[in-house]
Amino acid sequence: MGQARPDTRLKIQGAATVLFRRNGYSGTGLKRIATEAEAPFGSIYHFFPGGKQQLAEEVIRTSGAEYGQMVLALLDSVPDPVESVVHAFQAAADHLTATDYADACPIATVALEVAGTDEVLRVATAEVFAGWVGAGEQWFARWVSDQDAARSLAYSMIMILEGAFVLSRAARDPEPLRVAGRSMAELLRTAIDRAGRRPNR
Amino acid sequence: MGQARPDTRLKIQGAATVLFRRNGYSGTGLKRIATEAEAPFGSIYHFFPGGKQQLAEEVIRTSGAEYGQMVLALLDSVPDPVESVVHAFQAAADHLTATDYADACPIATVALEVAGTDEVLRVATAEVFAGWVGAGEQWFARWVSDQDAARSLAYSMIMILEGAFVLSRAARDPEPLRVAGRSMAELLRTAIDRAGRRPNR
DNA sequence: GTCTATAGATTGATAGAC
DNA sequence: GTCTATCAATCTATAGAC
Repeated sequence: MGQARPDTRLKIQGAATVLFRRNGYSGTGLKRIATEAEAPFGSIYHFFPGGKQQLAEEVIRTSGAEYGQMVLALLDSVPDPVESVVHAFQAAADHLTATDYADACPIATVALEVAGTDEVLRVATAEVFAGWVGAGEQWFARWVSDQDAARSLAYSMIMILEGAFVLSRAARDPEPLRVAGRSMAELLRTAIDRAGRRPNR
Repeated sequence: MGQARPDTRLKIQGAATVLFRRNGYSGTGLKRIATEAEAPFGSIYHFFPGGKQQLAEEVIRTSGAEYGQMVLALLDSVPDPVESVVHAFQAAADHLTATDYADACPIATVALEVAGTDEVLRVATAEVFAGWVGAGEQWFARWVSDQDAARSLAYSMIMILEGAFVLSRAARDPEPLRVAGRSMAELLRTAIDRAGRRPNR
């Protein structure tokens, strides 16, 4: 009676998002996804006729977009940009330790796995990253007038964050993420200083 | 006659190194490794009684150490440290494109895959990264007297390199690696400047 | 030590009853 | 739309002939 209508399709996508993020693409079986989603196995192919690939593509695009928005919202929650960067990396570190080093980037593991083996999924990950770079570029452009510099900062923040996730998860230690935050703050400070001294590079 | 004695064990380890690097741990089957190594399947368990895990652990430690030494040699091939960093990232970009975006970091994909699922392999990747950080710290300490600053630079270089590999492989574009090189050079320049102005932080 | 055959579990995917 | 049964392939791992 009035059960919350959990929506099988969403439950499957949600379980797949968690499992792909934590165990990767090859490391996650459809059977496990169905079990974790408390959904019948056949429902996967009912809602995702393209099978594992289609499910993964939707997971990549959806969770990628959500994660990008989450990070942007985090950056906007602190007024000073340099402090904001440090705060965002600290928040990532806190979340990582709070989830026992499970929840880092939602798509990085899959991105590395499929880069050379599945063209559809590779393009999906590339487009997610491109979206992040574009959004980050706009954010940094608020503090750095030179568009090229803003774009480089966006690239660098995403890259050092991804690398920090790799090292922090491997070592089960949040320290790499904190170091990454300080380095990124340093880069931003330098860019802002330079813009002040000689506008437009 | 006098055939080069290719050493079955080495052939297996070599094939596994290539396949783990390109397709990941879960994505690489032992059958495929045996085929690629032109070795009988049973030889894998003869030389690696611990099975896939033991083989992977040896691959992680060996290829990790080799890669670290290779990068250090690359850094030492250019006298000026800032130029050297840019040069090293450019070399990584060249190698990546030359191998059709297959050969990036030898252990990053596996590191992310096993971080939450295989404690033995997680520790192996963590120790490889720790070795890189230590070696990098010593290298940067030649130009930056503050040991903490040298350590942060080593961390940052490894992290931004790893992140750049993720983005470059996903986009099939060497540009992220070049941006990463410039950012890392910028960080080093700043650290050297600061050390000059106020020694020991 | 080399190599084959195969066990036993699990994979992605499909068919078809309900 | 839901769910079960099953297929063919592949996985890791082992047994045992040579």
